[in-house]
Amino acid sequence: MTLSTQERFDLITNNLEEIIGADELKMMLESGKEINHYVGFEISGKLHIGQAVMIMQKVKDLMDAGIKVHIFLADWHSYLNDKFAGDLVLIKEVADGYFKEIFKAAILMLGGDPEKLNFITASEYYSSHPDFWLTFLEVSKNTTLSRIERSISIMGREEGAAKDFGSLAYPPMQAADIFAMNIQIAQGGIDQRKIHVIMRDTADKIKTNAPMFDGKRVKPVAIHTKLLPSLAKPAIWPIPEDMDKRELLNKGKMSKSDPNSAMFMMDDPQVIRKKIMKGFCMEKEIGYNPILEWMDMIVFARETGGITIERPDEHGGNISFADYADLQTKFENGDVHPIDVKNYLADYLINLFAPARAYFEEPSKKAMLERVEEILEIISKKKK
RNA sequence: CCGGAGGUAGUUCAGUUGGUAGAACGGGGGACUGUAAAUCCCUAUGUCGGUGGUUCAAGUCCGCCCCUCCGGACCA
Repeated sequence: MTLSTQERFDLITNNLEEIIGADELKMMLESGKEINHYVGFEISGKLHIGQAVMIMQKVKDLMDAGIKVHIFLADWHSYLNDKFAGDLVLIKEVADGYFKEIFKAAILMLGGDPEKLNFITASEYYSSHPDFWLTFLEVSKNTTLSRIERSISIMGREEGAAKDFGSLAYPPMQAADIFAMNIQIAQGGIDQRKIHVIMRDTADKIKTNAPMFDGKRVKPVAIHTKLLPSLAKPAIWPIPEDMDKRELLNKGKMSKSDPNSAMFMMDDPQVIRKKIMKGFCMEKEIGYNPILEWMDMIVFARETGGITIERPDEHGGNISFADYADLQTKFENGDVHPIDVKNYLADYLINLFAPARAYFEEPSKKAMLERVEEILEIISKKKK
């Protein structure tokens, strides 16, 4: 089964929030040469649903499109961002074992081949490629402090919050990662946009590890997936007429640090159900409705043939939807109730995650999971 | 390095002349809705930055230390 260039392009770009450099991508696909992709992750104890589904589904699409995919384990970046209380030894331990397995589990549940995932650990890459640091300096030299500062909100910090100088090294590191590893497609959530733009802007100026493809200088392409909104009630409700819904969704993106707004791939089924049930969902309201957004971004993105919600006759019996627009119409009319949708979504996620949970039933993997829980326990005590 | 202002609940802060630590928001639980939200009840918060001292008694007074913010100084 060989795909046409157009089919490959469509696989890579479907369901994206945006692509920067579509022309470069087409050109590279035309060449038929191997294309390297990467997506970076800070090391954490859990994979949240945005990473597990939105990011990894795109990795699976890329895999299907014949792109060489890389998962970049950003251990030093995690240290800069105070993950695991800034304990590099613990970060490294988790990165080397458990964290790789959790990505294999994620790609497996999405129907991909774990063998096709290539892992690169930041610290190891840096020590074997010392010229990375010259690239890092070149990126730094070719951008400005104010752009770095503006790009830094991706680290999940509030603006104005105390930041150390090391955190400023983060964006140029991330840009330099892409050049040093000879990446043609850099993937991230739309929150990574500012850093990727810095990367693209400096791409022409880099001398060491200049981005080359097929003998030519080509700016790496940035692809950005959508962010799942928080299920909590928005800060402002009702929403004023003149407010940009997209801005609001962005503001309400899930935060890993707030356990109530985030859902994790390895959450117990009953926890998943509870989190969905707690979600803000106004009856007949389609203007701002995070539950419906999840249906769109998760369910309809995958179920292109439509879905059927099963429900007892007393609540109207089973009801089918051809696509998301159909769901919106019927929801707005009141043909389908929030609980119907929530039940469906909860079941859907529980089933979707089931293979990943099963993957960790295997004794050696279970031991890793328990060890990570132990580490997280140590960290929370350490913080106190 | 000097000066100023700070450090109290998850967050923003209040805390009288020293006398058992508070509010709001957020969190948790319940009522009401076929969900959630809104509304109404109920509820838990904590090494008061650390340490030594004065005192019957210290968040509060004193000494030392740590950290944050602002300004100044230094700039061969």
